[in-house]
Amino acid sequence: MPMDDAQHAYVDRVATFFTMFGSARAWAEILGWLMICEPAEQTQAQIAEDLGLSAGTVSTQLRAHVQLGMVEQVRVRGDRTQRYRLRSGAWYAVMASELERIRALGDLARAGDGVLPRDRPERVTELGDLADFFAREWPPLMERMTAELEKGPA
Amino acid sequence: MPMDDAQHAYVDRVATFFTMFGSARAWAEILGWLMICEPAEQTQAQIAEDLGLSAGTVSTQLRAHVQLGMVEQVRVRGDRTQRYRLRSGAWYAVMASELERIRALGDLARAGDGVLPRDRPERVTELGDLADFFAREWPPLMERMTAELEKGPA
DNA sequence: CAGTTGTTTCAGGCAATACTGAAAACATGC
DNA sequence: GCATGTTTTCAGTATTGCCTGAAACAACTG
Repeated sequence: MPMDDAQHAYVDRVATFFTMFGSARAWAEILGWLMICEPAEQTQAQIAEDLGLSAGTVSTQLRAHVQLGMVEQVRVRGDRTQRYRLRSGAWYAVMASELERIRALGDLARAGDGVLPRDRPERVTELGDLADFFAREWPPLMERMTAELEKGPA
Repeated sequence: MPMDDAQHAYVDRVATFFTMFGSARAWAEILGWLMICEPAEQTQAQIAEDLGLSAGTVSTQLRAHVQLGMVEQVRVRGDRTQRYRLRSGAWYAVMASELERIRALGDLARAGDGVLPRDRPERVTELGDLADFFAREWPPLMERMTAELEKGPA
């Protein structure tokens, strides 16, 4: 189903938002379209057609979405074409994965132990304290999140 | 004070980390150096010299840091040269400012009300629920953070 | 097994951005 | 105010990364 004007406007809004944070335009447009397209499952060819992107771009950016865990592929028996759709709980999964980045920040801070400045060492240690705090707080926060929104992740 | 090998290695580690998320190399190097340089206050000329960057690059990227609230300038009376240093509580401030981005995500979800798909509308509504949840949880979390790490923000 | 359709890969063009170097603008102390 | 050193601005250059289009590859159908 091709896009109507309102849908096009929304895809553009989503794309503008995410490109602001450094995402590729095509990546963001695909995300926006997969949020509102009907049906939720789409083939690469449909996406390319609807968004006016080349097949290669769709293949590449869609793979990026799959690897990030936002999108999953659906096999339909007796049909050769792969379908792609936004994963249920995709947004929650992104938040849950933040814990990894928090840990990476903690590692970064600890790596600074050998070069701790005499003058205002908190420039480095504050980062470590921050990472520790979030590493502790994040898991219970995620539990509350899934409990409260209880749509079940995957 | 010029960098020794260990310091150079750390600046490089910090720079590698942040460029991975799309930051400019110079921006990230300046951040890393301001975390460990001695003394904490540095002039633009010193930073350019120590990192091997041009004066123009330092001016531009340093301004970006100031606008983001990570770096502040210090006036020293009787000295014409401006000094720059990492703000106390800079890392906490970054986390506190996340609330704005959460709200922006909520707006993005609500903007999708007009194009809500019949098939699996939760693709859009989940994002709104998520944003609402974090908008509620974030302020008390920030309070706990500042209380627990109590170095005082600014 | 050949034909058809869908997907991936990759070289090349293109646009966006970072960085440099130099000149203009600015601020401060004398 | 003038001189001096600092900071900003900006045109030009280099680099990066996105996107395309075509060709190779894979999978199903008749």
